[in-house]
Amino acid sequence: MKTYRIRSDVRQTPQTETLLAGLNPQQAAAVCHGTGPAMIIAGAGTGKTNTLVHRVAWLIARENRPDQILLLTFTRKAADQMLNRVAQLVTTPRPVAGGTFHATCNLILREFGGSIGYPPGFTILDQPDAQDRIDVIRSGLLKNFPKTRFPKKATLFDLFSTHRNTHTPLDELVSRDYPQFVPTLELIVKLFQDYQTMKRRFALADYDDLLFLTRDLIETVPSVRETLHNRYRHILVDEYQDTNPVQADLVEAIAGKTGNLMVVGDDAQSIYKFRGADFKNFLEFPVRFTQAAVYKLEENYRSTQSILDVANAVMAQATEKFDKVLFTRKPSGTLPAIIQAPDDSFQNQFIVSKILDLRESGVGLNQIAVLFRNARNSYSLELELNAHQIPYEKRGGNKFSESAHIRDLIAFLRLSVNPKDIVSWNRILTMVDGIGPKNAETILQQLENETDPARLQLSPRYAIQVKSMLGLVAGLAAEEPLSDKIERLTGFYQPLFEKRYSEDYPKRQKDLDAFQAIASTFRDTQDFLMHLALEPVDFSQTDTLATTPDEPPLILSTIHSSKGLEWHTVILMDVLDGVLPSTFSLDDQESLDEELRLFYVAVTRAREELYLVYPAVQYHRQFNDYFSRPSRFIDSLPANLTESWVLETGDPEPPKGLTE
DNA sequence: AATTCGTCGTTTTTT
DNA sequence: ACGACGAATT
Ligand SMILES: Nc1ncnc2c1ncn2[C@@H]1O[C@H](COP(=O)(O)OP(=O)(O)OP(=O)(O)O)[C@@H](O)[C@H]1O
Repeated sequence: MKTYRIRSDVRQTPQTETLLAGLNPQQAAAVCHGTGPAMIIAGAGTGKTNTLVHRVAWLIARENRPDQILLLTFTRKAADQMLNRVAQLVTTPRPVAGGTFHATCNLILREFGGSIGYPPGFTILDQPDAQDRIDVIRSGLLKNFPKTRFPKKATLFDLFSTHRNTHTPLDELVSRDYPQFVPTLELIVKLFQDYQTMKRRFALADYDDLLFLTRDLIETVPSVRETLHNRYRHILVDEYQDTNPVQADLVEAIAGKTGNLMVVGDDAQSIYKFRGADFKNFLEFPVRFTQAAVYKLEENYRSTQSILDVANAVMAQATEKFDKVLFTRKPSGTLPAIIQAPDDSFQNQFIVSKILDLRESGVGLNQIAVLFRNARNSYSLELELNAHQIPYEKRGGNKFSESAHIRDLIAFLRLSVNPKDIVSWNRILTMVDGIGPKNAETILQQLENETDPARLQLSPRYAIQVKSMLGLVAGLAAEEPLSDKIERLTGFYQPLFEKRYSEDYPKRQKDLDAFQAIASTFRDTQDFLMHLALEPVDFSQTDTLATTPDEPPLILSTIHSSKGLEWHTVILMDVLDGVLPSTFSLDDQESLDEELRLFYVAVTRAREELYLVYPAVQYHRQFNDYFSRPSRFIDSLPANLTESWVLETGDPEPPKGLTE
């Protein structure tokens, strides 16, 4: 008797059939793609992520091991969503590999970084860390050139990052974006080199390094490339239009020119130009991977036709045309509304009022999102929401783990892991009264050779405090549960904290508790610190953590962070010229197009209802000017696609005599 | 001489 | 409301 095994590319398990049942023919074709590179290009809401997720399930049904499938995307929110949707569709014994590019590179680098001189315990610098290190070098260099006008640490950081991500030489960047600093170009270049050297010497990696080091590692060490290539038999990338050159190199380095690489994207949703992403890279995927199969999806399953009509009209304004028209078989729905409120306060009142209406009519708060261009646009709305006790989660903007008081705590923990961390020493020592940068340096110099705190030469003004601080740091290094450490740390920190933030420490107090709550989910200090660096916690997530609200919260989000997600109702606020499009984009067409794509992303997040709101006037301190024109993007929408709402109020007219 | 205090200009978006 | 830099202050 002879056994004949049916070829795996012929056999259809019942599982596979049910998998494909819910998909349209184009989606199913992409899901069943054979081997080699493939590209799915399609508009918003056409089920790109859905297809990708089904592809994963299909691969698993065809006996690929889940940990041999690597799923990548750029933003954390999109990565979470993608992995969750996989988990909902298939239960796997092991998780599918993947997440953000940065998180994945972090793991690869810890495993193989040794071959390029990075030990497994290297430290990740988040943005403020990186800037602080740059600042240390900056002060050192500037000592020799006092009174020179020189870029600030944040500017330098941006320059360096843009330089690396866009492959633009520093001199070109400086003369284009900061011509006033051309005379100091030499120093800037020197600073950059010193910064790069310093990171390598102390085993530090900033966000960009995670990507660049990993790419270099894979490209230069054949055995690593081989291992990863065999480990990840299938690589799938979502939101590929947001991929910048390093990321593209990286996936190619692992998959190879003919590997099983499936990329999914929408050129019309490319919104990360500022960090080197270019939708043209996506469109040219078939040029780079000549064997790539190209799949297109056309039917939108998310939004009503009325919303899509607006989305199509938005993209029609683009100067570089995107050849795509969205359609759906969903009912046309209600017309998207454009609301002019007299001022900020009325805008907030309208939004809160609308949210309460929706909630009463049965739409859950978590099915509603308020979106905006800049994270700070929502500050006053947040006050209004608090006043009405509407729970919300804010995404984007200031990070919890980047606020000053949390960084204070982090500095202590850092030192318990790495007592040589000069930047953290500086931070904690200067918290003591009477110690500034100079005294801190003197103390640090003594600490280099003297391990016994009792023998340190300290001014009596602060000797006691410094000694107890040293005692605390030493104690934190001991074997002890992390939560006990945090307890002692916050106990020590409390008086310093009240002094340092004397005006507003009560407001910050709850963050200290939240810090403890987050820490309690970790066992190891190093793990905890790594997590904080890699996944900076959004501020309001900590509220939900501390108080478990009875109701899933409303979402407030920057448009950037809303990518890939969807809600029943989307309220887009501050749709003003100068906000969206941003003032900084007004003089060049490419930037304006990018702002238009942002607007398109915002609009296409909505399933049923869409509201575009703006105040008639809004003061902007930074420009010392009033914005009073609705966004040019809504101005040029055909009138029949939207409905204009007038707010009923018995209140006085908005202030007169303001600039147009 | 070092620290702190006050004022001026500045400010997108993410990892 | 925030950071950097210059002036008063201990
Ligand atoms: N074949 C289908 N039948 C019914 N609903 C579908 C189908 N494909 C996708 N959907 C639904 O359409 C919505 C959008 O899908 P998905 O998020 O995958 O789109 P997307 O193209 O990735 O969107 P974006 O461009 O915004 O990232 C989801 O609610 C999804 O469940």
